[in-house]
Amino acid sequence: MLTKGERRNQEIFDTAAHLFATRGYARTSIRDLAEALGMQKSSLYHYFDSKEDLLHRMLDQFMDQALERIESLCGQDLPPLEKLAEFMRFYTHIYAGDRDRLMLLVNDLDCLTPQRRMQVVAKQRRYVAVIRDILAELKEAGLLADLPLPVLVFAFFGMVHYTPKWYRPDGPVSPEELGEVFRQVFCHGVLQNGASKPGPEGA
Amino acid sequence: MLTKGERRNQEIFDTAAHLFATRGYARTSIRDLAEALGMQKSSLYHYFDSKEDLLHRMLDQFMDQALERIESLCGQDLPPLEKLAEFMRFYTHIYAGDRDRLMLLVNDLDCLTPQRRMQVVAKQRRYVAVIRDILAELKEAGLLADLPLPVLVFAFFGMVHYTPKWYRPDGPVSPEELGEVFRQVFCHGVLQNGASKPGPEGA
DNA sequence: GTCTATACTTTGATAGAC
DNA sequence: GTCTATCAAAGTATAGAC
Repeated sequence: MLTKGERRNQEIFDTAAHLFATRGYARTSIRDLAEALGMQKSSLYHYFDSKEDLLHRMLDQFMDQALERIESLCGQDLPPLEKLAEFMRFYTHIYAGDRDRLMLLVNDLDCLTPQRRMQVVAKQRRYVAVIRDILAELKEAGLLADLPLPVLVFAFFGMVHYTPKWYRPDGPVSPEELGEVFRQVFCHGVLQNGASKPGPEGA
Repeated sequence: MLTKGERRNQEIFDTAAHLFATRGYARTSIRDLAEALGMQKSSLYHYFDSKEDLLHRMLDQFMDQALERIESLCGQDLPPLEKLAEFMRFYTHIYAGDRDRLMLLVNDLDCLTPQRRMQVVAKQRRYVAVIRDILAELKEAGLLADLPLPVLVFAFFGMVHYTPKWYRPDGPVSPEELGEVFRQVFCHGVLQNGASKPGPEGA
């Protein structure tokens, strides 16, 4: 249960995320945000120290939430092939459902000062490491096609991180379906012929 | 052969593209650009009408160049499978070699007014149509996996358009290699098992 | 926690001489 | 084609009353 103050705080952050994602962080002024919330711009400084501090808090919180879910999922002791599939479905699902904040992460990370940016990047690296490790494990087992590993990692992130530019969760493809399509394309794409298997259906 | 004036013009546009790509269009001022070029900001307005006009000219010219190459390539009468492979290698190669302008296209298209933006988007749609038609042709022939076509199109664009965030042409992977990896991942990923074939090597 | 009022900086753009 | 000088607008942020 959130207190009244926490709800207001959340409302401000959500509105800011939406505005920043829609019009871009740099082109959205504090005045724009205040207007959207129906309050004075000076009042906003009660909730954050500066515009950049606001952006930083949003991104940092976003990374924490995503990381918690991803790392808990990957702590499970699954065969690497299933782990890969789970990671991709899960990752896509998280991000497809959080369009505003993914947009911020992809577009406006560079608006942070080096120190604040590094703090976020350090957390990003943790889930880059997750998928890199999974792929390395598959390579070890001879299941992976002979392709440069970093390129494969970024091919996947490219697919997912580009989604906010075109994808709408309320369109014909649900976030779950999207994750499944990405899984299928990527798994078939990077695994040795025959190593990828269909989903839980069949026999 | 370029005249002296044309060279100066090109120098200004190239410098602007690099600055905008590196620091973002919105956060790069006309003053920044003037300083980078060693001239006064007012002098720049001899070469364009406004900052937005500058951005628009860069993007529009970029699209024209890319389109010319892509459409000429796809006018050739090739089997759809080879056309797909050629498109992907070619598209990746063009964009991997033109990092600054791809970055602008992906990040800053929304900084244009609706009219100017639509002019660029209309050209974008032409090569979206190219790959959509190729995939539709493959589906018709029963070579494509049963997956939603628009998602496949954007999966590919996602891979390529994300490259400026991480890829360096002078790193261990050449633009040609990158195109080849993307081709392989995507073809294996979206084609029915066995439909994708290796490159020109082999018996 | 929200307001009014304001300080200070940077921005895009123009006028007009050379 | 480049310069000096300048403007009006918009930006972030702060001070201090309630």
